[in-house]
Amino acid sequence: MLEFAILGLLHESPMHGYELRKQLTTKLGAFRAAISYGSLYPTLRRLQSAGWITEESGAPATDAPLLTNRRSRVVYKITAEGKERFQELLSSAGPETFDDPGFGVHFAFFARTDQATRLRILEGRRRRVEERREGLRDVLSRAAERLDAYTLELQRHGLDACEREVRWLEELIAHERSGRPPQVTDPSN
Amino acid sequence: MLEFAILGLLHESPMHGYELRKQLTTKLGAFRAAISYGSLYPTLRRLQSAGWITEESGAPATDAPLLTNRRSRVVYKITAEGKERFQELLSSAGPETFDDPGFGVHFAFFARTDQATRLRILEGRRRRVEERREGLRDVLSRAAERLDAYTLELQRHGLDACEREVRWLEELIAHERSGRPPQVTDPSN
DNA sequence: GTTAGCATGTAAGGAGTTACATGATTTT
DNA sequence: AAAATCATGTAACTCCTTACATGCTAAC
Repeated sequence: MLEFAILGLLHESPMHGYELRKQLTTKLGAFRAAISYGSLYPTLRRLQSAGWITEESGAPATDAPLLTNRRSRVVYKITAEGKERFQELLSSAGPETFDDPGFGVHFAFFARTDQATRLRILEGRRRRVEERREGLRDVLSRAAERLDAYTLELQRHGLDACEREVRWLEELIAHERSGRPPQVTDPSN
Repeated sequence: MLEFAILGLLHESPMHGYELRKQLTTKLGAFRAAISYGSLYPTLRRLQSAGWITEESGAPATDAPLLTNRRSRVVYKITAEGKERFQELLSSAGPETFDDPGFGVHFAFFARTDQATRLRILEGRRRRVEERREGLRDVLSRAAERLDAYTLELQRHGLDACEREVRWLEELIAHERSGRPPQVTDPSN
C-alpha cells in the first residue's frame, strides 16, 4: 500500500521523504491516517534497493534559490522499472476483503491508468461491497432478534454505507463507460 | 481489538473458539472482515494465561444431547478479572485516529456498559470525525486546483461519509442523553 | 466412502506503529 | 537565542494474515 502510494506520487514528480509524507497525508486523507516516518523511510530504502526509485543527483539548476547544495534532503525519483511496477500493482486487483484500504489508494491514482483498468477496479470494488451488503441484509432479516439494539444499529448504519457506496460506484462506472474520463492531469509515460 | 471482542462475546455466554469466530464475523461484519484462526487461538491462549478467561470444565449437564464428553471442543468462559479488563478496555478511549476500527468494536458492545461511558465514546468519535471532516473541507477549498479529478472525487466522497456519520452520531448522542438507552439485553455484572 | 463442515492449532511473515535519537533551518 | 518546523533515520514491537497441518463428525 505504502509502496504503491510512494510510486504513485513519485510518478508525478520527484520528491524527498518529508514532502512525500505531507502529500500522502492529503492524498489518502479521505480514508487513512497519516503514515509514520518509521514506515516511510525504510520503505524508501526498500524501493531503492529494488531499483524502482533512485536518488536524484542531477545538477540542481532549477532548484529553489534559497536551498542550494543541501544534502540533508534526499530527493527521490521513479525509474522506468518503478513505473512498470506501479502499473503492475495498479492492475493486480487488491485483496478480496471489503475493509481493505487498497481500493482507496488505487482510486487516488486513477489518473495514472487507463479506462479499462479503472473499470475493472471499480467493478471489482462494487462486487465486494455488494457482497458485504447482502451479508448485512441477511443478518438484519434473519438474526435480528438475537442481537441487541446497538449491534443492530451498527449493522443498519453499515448497510446504509454499503448501499450508498454501491450507488456512488454505479455513477462512476456509468461515467467511465459512456464517455469522458474526467480530465487526466498529465498524459506522460 | 480481538482481545476486547473476545471478552465481550464471552461476557454474554461461554463459547468455544470456532463458535467465537462465527459470532465475531456477524457482530463485526459491518466494518471488519472475518478474523482468522491463526489470530484467534493464540489470543485465547494469551487471555487464558492472563487469567481473563478459563476453560469451562463443569459437568456438561445441560449439554446438547448429541455431543457428550467431547474434548475436541474447548469451551471458554470469562472470569471476574476478565470482566474488569473488559470494562477497562471499553472505558479507555481508543486511538485518536479516524480510521481505527476501535470505535466500531466498542459500539458493538455498548449493551455491556453504562450510559456515561457510551456518551463519552460517542462524543469522542464525533470529535475525531469532525476533525477529519474539517481537514477534507480544507483540502477541497484550498488545494482543489492542484489535485486531479479522481483524487477530488475521493475527497468529496470521504467528506460526504464524514458528514453523514456526524449526523448519525448526533442522533445517537441525543437519544442517549434524553431518555431511553435502547434495551440493555442483560443487566448482569 | 467421500465430501463438507466442525474444531484446533503452529510457523512464518507482512505492513504497519511508537518511541527514540539526531541535527539543520527558519521564524519569532 | 529560543522555539517551531523541516528532515532523516533506527529498534522494538503490535496485531494481524496466510499457509500449513491435523483430526473428528455429519450428511449424501
